[in-house]
Amino acid sequence: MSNAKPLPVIPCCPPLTERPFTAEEAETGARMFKALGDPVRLRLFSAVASHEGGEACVCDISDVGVSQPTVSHHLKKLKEAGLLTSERRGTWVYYRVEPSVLAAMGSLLGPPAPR
Amino acid sequence: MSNAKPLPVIPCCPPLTERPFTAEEAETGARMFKALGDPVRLRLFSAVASHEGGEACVCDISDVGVSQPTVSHHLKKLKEAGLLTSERRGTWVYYRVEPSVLAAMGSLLGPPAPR
DNA sequence: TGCGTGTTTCGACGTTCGTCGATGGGCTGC
DNA sequence: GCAGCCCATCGACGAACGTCGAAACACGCA
Repeated sequence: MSNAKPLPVIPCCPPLTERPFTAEEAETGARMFKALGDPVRLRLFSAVASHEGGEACVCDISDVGVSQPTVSHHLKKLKEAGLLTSERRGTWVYYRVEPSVLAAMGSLLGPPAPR
Repeated sequence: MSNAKPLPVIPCCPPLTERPFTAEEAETGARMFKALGDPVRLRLFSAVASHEGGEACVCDISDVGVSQPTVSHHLKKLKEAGLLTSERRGTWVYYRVEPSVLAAMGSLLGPPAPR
């Protein structure tokens, strides 16, 4: 896995309720939503996101009811979508949530985050 | 089909970063994400959400580069996912964003920070 | 009543997706 | 070096998806 595909993903779109999305914005935004649009991937992402420090070893989250090749396949999809990053540390591979992702999706849905 | 499917959709899940999703929560949540995981649907949803009063006639938003049957098909999918509701007013059919949806997805992504 | 317009449904096609078993590559420890 | 574990890739299969044209339905108006 020397280098996967970085994918320019996340500097995404305006809030959904601001303006109708252009074709380009929709293409980019839909990639993120589609990545989370599978139950297994959503569970994996949630497992990583809720794990200590926002990162988790594959062995800790692979109990989602599908075979391990399938888990690896979905993690790859999440990585390609720019939602996760992976890092090998010795024997194990750790997946980590890209922090900007949640912020981007949050601002996409809600108001400009008055906060 | 006379009766659409109401679908129990939106009283969805805890924040993604709180706890690993259960299979059931993931199934429910993924339905929403999957519905927005298509560029055409995302554009349609954004068009409705950003329209005056949160509702729009089909004729106002059907300019997304696909045929009208396809537009109707995607709107039906969004309705089945519980993201939109439809109402016929005379000749035209108006689609409206289910308000709880954005709140649910916002709380799903962001911190508890309700508002 | 009948026509025209707006919207949905139907049937079909090619493509993409999710899943698996088998295999390969990397690292640790004996 | 060799055995063993963890993870990724490969190849294949069935199912679901997105798209279209044609046809059907719903409504308003003359």
